Formats: sequence, structure tokens, C-alpha cells
Amino acid sequence: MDEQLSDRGKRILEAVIEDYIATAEPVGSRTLTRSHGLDLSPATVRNVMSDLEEMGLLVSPHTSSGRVPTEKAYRLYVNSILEVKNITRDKQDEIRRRCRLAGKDVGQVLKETSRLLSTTSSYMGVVMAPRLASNLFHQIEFVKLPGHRILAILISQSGTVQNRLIEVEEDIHPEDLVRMANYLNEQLQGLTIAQVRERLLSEMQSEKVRYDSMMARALALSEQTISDESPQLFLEGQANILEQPEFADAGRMREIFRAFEKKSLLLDLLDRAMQAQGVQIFIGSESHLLRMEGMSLITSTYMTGKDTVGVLGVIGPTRMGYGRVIPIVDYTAKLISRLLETE
Amino acid sequence: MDEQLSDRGKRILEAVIEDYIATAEPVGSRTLTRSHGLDLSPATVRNVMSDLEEMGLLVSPHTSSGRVPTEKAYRLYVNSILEVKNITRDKQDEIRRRCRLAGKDVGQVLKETSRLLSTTSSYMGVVMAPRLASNLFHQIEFVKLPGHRILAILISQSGTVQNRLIEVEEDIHPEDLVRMANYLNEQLQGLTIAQVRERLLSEMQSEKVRYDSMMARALALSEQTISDESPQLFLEGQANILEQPEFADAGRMREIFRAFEKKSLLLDLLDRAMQAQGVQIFIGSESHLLRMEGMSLITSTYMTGKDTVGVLGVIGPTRMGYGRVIPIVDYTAKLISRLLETE
DNA sequence: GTTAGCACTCTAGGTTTCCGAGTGCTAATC
DNA sequence: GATTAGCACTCGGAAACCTAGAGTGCTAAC
Repeated sequence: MDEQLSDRGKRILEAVIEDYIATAEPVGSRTLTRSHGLDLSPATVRNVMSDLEEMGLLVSPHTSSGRVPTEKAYRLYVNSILEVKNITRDKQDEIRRRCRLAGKDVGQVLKETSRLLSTTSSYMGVVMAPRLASNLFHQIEFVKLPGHRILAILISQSGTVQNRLIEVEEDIHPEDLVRMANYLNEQLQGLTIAQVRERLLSEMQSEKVRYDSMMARALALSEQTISDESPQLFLEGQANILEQPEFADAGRMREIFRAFEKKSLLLDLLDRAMQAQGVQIFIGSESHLLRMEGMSLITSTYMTGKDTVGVLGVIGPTRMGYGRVIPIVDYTAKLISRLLETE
Repeated sequence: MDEQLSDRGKRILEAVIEDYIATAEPVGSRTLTRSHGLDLSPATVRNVMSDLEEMGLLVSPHTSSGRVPTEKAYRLYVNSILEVKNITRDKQDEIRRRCRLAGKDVGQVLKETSRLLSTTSSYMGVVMAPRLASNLFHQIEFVKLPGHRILAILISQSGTVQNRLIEVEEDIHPEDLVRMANYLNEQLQGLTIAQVRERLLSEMQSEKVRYDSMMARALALSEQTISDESPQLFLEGQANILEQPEFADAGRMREIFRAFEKKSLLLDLLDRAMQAQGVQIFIGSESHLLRMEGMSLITSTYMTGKDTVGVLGVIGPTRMGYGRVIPIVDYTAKLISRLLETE
């Protein structure tokens, strides 16, 4: 870190990383000079590589084998060497086309987006849907069902629907339900769902309501509808990961799949990615929330209007085609933002 | 097939299968006599096994190695040898407990059930949700959203909600929406969704409606809401399959995962399972809809009241603990039926 | 500073060997 | 006649061994 990295050092590191990304094999001085356009002798390259190893940017799996980039190297590469290519026209068209195709509800679009990310990157696609709480309230309805059950339906302005079945001890009169709904719809106009929730909770405390049991009930019902707050996650293309040679052995694979079965870990990580804006890159164990050695995550936030509402990205091996994937993630996020805006 | 299978033959076949299920290794005459309580010499067993091989019930991977049951053997075993144990009290309790836990909407319960099936069987759990069409109609609502969009919400008596976003060219007056909904709610009372659909389609043809453009519109809107007919599938515990030694190599695994990514194949198979009632067992390539060599599927249908509405089951290797898994599937299906009934 | 040369080191992959579990067959036994 | 013991034979898989190739570090020459 304290050592200065020469220009040539950078060039060689870049070559090593790119070679390793392409082949998944430790790369040696020989092959490097041959494949890349470095007009240096293997011996020179060897010296430089030796330096890079000292700096903790490369390691050799054993004496006398090529070298492999460390996470630190990837970090450096991503931050200050890699120049992100522009996304190709083709990819752009492909992404655009497939996003349009699924002009259905938000959930479906996002699921399709996740699949899209996975196929275009050939790794795994992941999309975290907007938190319900960030949506604008539009309407709430209560529907009486047979058997002391009430269906509460919460509709946001973007057209997402959250519904919840609630058991009640005694029947409530349908007209009362309508009255409740009307009252609430009036009160809650223009708020976000998060604000709605706050409002409900505070009203439930208020004196006025204490004596109006019907009202108390309405508030309780609505609160229950909203309370369910586990953000949706779309994770597609898991099979792609099986393609990667580094996960060829069954043990590793199992570990990875188990890890993804518990989505909570991934959610935490994505939550963190949402704090910052734009493209972010998590390399290997840097983010030791998810104990994902050997895996990297490229994310970008997306927004409706000017609010960041969700995050999407690609999960692949640390040995991932960053230059290729970053623009895909970036472009897709922007596209989704645009789609959501016009809605 | 034409040969008669002696009683002793059956006993030995059973032993072979059970041994193979336990160890995943070809089983030889020696080990068989030792581990199982057969008081026969290896030589005798060998003779019998040789007969079984002739009948196509066993094969040896190569000369001079133990033998492995064929699909035909599993079929025979399942049909006429295996006696299904009663489910243990413990399992019963476990299943019951976990089903209760998720007393939320039908979808959530079924998803949880799928997970439950996977963990208790230690294979993969699968649940096909009831087709929307089989539900009883309860109510339809139209909600106007900003930007020429209408949200149609279809509610069934069981409390499932199907919603659909519809773009319209020109705004429809909110009051008209209410009128439409009222009319439909009156007309469609007591029908199943499937019947509702038929009715809508026929009404759209009728003279009377031809001249009432508003009505025509209402019908069209509702029809769109219903038309989306891809039954939901919950598939959980894919990682469990990685545990199985027969899928240790990466190639097989990839194949399997790819196969499950396209859910349509599985859906076809489950659809077929729904034709018959109760527990059904598909062994390996018998069901060559899904090209699933080496995989078996145990299903059972579940119902609301007296109508079969869905199917659930367990997918595992052909070398699967049938005796253990069948009662789990059976019991779970019955439990789900009971849960849905009381709703 | 760069490169050629050299001795040395490992690993991956191919052979070889060898053990053990298994088989089929025949002849003896119950 | 069914069952079993005995025997010669087979084959796969693990262990041991070898080899070729790619790589390294170092030193000396350019």
C-alpha cells in the first residue's frame, strides 16, 4: 500500500487480472508476454510480478506456478486501473427489448429484470424490490370474507398491492368497513406508506380514538396490513454459477447455495449498497456480512423520480468480467429508473 | 415381467433396494447377508440376484461389482413390496407446528409448506398452488390510479387476491368504475373463477352488451384480470439435492438446476399428477416429460372441501427413502386440505 | 535496467501395481 | 433338489510412481 505502483506495474497487474479472468488459471510470466502485447521479456515480467507479490497484490498457490490476483488487487484494478467500456449497442437493445416485454406489474418487471441481468452477464442477477414503505399511499380497502375474516388491501400509487388476511372475533358490519376505509383514505392521502404507518400508530394513542372502538379497530387493521415488512428479493440464474470452474467441487457449491437460501444475509448487504448512490462493487470477503469468499457483487441503485427506492446487481465469482458487467448493471438500473418514473 | 417373483426373491430385492438407498453403493451378496437378517449364504443370494438380474430388476455397473436396482425394481418395490410406515408422532407434530406458524395468506402457507417438505424429507419440496380458476369468486374492484391506469383486483372467497394493472386510453370516471364493479359483483356471485370467465366471454358476445360500451369495457377489463393463468409453483430446498452423492459431479448438477429453472416442465408433470387422486409416485425416466434420469417424484393432491385443487410433493433421487417420504407427503397433503377447508 | 541462461520445484496427468469385493461355476452337503 | 463351500477369475479404485511442462529465482551478461 505504501509502495508506489509504477506505471508498468499497473499495466502488468492489469494483464494478469485480465488473463486470470479469462482462463481461471494461475498466470505465469511466459504466457503473459505471449498473449498480451507487452514487449518485455518473461524475466522482466517476473521481476515485476515478484514486486507485486510483495505488495500483496498477487499470490502464487505454490512455489513454481503462476500467480493469482488477491482481493486487494481486484480492488485496485476496479478503482484505478479498469476503464469501464461503454455498453455495446447490442446489449443495450437486448436489455431494452426484454424490459419492455414484461409490461406488467412492478413485481413481474423486476423479476424479469433479475433474469435479464443473469443472462446478459452470465452470472446471477439480483433485484431488491422497493420497500413497500417508500411507496405513496393511494387507497385502502376492507373486504369481508366468509368466516370472520377480513381482507385488507393496500394499494400504492405505483400500483403495487399488499393484502393481508385478518381474523376477527366478531363480525364487523360491511357498512362499517366502508366507513373505516373512507375515513382512512381521506386522512392518509398523499403520504408515503412509512408516514402512513407512523400516523396510524400515533392516532392509535390519541385520546379521541380511545373512545371510538370502531375507529380503533380500523386503525389496528390497517396497521397490521402494513406491518409486514420483508422486502422482496428476486434472485435468478443460480445455475450460471455452476458453470464457473472455481465452484466445480460439490462442497463449495453446496455452501454457496445454502448461503443464498437464507436471503437475509444478502438482504443486509444490498441494504448497505442502497446507502450509497450509483454503482458499487463488493469484492470477496471485503463485505464479510455474507461470508462469500470468492464471490463479488456489483450493484447499482435505482430510483423513482429522485428517491432511491431499490437496488439491483450481479453476483459472480471474484474472478468476474468487471469491465463487461459494470456497464450492464449501470445501464439496467438507469433503465429501470426510467421505467418506474413514467409510471 | 412374465416370470413369477418368488417370495424369497421379493425379500432379497427389498434388501438390495434398502441397502442401496442407505449407501448409494452397488450391493453385493456378501454385504447383504451380513447387514440384513437373511439367514442365507452369499452363494444362494448370488443365485437369486442373478435371477433378478435376468428379470431386469437389477444391473451390475460392471462384471464383478455389486448390483444396483433398476427403475423397474423401484416400481415393483413401491407397488407391491414396500409397506409404508406410519408417520412418526414427532414428524406429525413438527409438520403441524410449522404449518400453523405461518397463518398468513394462502401463498405464504404454501411456500412454507414447500420448505417444510424439503426439510423434513431432506430432499426438495414442491407445491403447486391452486389454480385461480378453481376458486370461488367473491368480489371484483376497480381502482383508478394516476396516469390512465386502472388496477383491477379480483378477490376469491379463500382470500387470494389477483390484481392486474391495465392501461386505458382515456380516463374512465370513478363512478363508472364503481357501477361496473357493482354490476359484476351481483352477476357473478357464487361462481367459480373459471365459470366467471366463461360467463364474461359469452356476455361479451351478447347483443345486449354490444350497445352498452361501458359494459363492454367492464367485461373486457375483468376478463383481462382473470386471463393471466400461470399456476404458481413453490420449489424449495434445492441445496438438499447437492447433498446426494449421485449428483456429486458438477455436470449432472448443472443439468438438474437448469431443468428446474424452466418450471414449465415440472408443471406439466404436476398437472398430470393432479389427474389422479391421492399419493402418486413417478420414478426416474418413467415420466419422460421431465428428462429426469435418476430423479423421482412423490406427490399427493390436496383439496378444499371435495374438490382437488392442487398438488404437492417431494423430488429426490430415485434412490430415495420412499418408506419414509411417502407418509410425509401424504400427511402434509391431508393437513393442508384440512387447513384450507376450515378457511 | 533488461534479458538470457540455468538449476530447481511443483503439479497435473498418465502408468503401473495391488488389494478387495464381487462374480459364476462346480462339487459337495443337507 | 435346494443350499452351500470352495475356487478361479475379473474388475475398479486407491496408492505409488514417473514424467513432462510450466513456472520460479538467481546470476551473469548485454
